[in-house]
Amino acid sequence: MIANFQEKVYSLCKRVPEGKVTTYGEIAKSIGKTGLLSRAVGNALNKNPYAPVIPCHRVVKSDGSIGGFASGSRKKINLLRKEGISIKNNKIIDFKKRLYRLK
DNA sequence: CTCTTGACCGACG
DNA sequence: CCGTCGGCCAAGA
Repeated sequence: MIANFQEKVYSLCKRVPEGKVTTYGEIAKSIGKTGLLSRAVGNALNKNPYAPVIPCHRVVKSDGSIGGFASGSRKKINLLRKEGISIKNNKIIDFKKRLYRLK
């Protein structure tokens, strides 16, 4: 059973094109709340039943850091680098330019 | 229903 | 830049 809340999160994740990233906060905003909702967003993605289907590795924290990843943050960085995103010191380079705004 | 935990965010010092 | 505090969403026990 998939909650409506999770459906929204997954839908927004799928919206993000390759080579771009989004933040938990942006997703939360698109749903209607901010900050606090982002915690629930991460929580939902953590249990992500669509792990290989949803590009959840394109979702990062608001300050451009990687944040966390169920399979390990290093794995996430590797995937992002493969898509052409440069990462340094656990932070995304040109994060603002890489940030894809949902809305 | 109550309590805890979490892949978070923003503000303050 | 880094540590700390408040916030009050969602899901599981």
